[in-house]
Amino acid sequence: MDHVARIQQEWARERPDVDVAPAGVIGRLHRVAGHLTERLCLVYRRFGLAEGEFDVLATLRRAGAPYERAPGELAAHTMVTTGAMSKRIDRLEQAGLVTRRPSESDGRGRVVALTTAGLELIDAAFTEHMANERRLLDALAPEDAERLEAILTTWLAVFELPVGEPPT
Amino acid sequence: MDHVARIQQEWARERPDVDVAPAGVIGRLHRVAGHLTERLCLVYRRFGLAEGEFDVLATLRRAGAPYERAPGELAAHTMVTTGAMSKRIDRLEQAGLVTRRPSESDGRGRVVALTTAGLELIDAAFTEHMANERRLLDALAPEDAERLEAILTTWLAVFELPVGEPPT
DNA sequence: ATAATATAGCTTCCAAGGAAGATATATCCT
DNA sequence: AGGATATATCTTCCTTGGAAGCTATATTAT
Repeated sequence: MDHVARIQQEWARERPDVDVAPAGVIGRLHRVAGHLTERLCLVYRRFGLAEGEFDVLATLRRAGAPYERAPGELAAHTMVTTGAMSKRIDRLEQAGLVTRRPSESDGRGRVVALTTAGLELIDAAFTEHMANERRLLDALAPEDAERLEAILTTWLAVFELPVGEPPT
Repeated sequence: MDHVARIQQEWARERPDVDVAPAGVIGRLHRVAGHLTERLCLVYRRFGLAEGEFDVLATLRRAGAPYERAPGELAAHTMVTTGAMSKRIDRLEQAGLVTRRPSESDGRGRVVALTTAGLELIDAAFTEHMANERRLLDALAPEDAERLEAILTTWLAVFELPVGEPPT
């Protein structure tokens, strides 16, 4: 019996009037997510990065040469506010991993770009990161992993629009 | 195509040497978890609580009368440090929802207990919270929800010992 | 053309939690 | 019994991100 099952048991005793079955999914999902985050952060830290900083570098890297994005784009891609993104960029700029310059196409805007050092670092870090994710996922049987991906894809679609659709 | 699939596509173009399949699960799991947290926090806020504070009150409630626990126990149950727990208890004590007194059985320890107001609040909040979780989970077909729970249970066991087992 | 409204990105204030450290007590070893 | 070590809880310092606010620019409405 795991921790979540114990919790459900206790609620059944204390509040038998309440349906606590959903906690079996949502509680475990949050706990797994927390553990995964801990494990992922171990690799980030080996490259001197926090989770948020890794996200920024990775987003710039997968944008392809010249590895540039506007701060607002970066914020939208990584689910944080523009304020938090500004601070992440500050930190990465300070570390010499990105540069920031005014945008040519929008007088209000900025362009954030990977430096050579930033590109080298994220390439190495990403390789390790994905190996880490592979190890974590391999704790599941392949058919479980497949089914999990399918179910999560369905559930995620409840919260997010497909990419490329206009908002309704 | 969802955001995670787009990300995988971009990595396939930029780093075809790296296996990015695990991101299909881990990326989506984190995004779903983030969305669930947002939705859950809406209900907490209706009762004037933050996520951490709700967790503490709920843990005390399900302990059963007299709704008491030591701070260290609370910290272990809710996956935060004792420092963070101390501050949560501070906030709840300030709000008149819990009391803190020296422990009778350990001179170093404290006992945290629900007040009458705390008990009333968490009973109401928990009912709404579980209805919220039920609504969120009902976005999935029942057989998907069942399979998801089974898979998450398997995966969680990789990270956590069963309850009641001594550490090896 | 001009005014009203919206937006991009940064700054400041605030909140929450981690890490390190401090004090008092409990437990273990000799 | 006394000293060494471990533990419970709180406090302080630091980090990160959200919310609110600000300035400059862009877009929309008249």
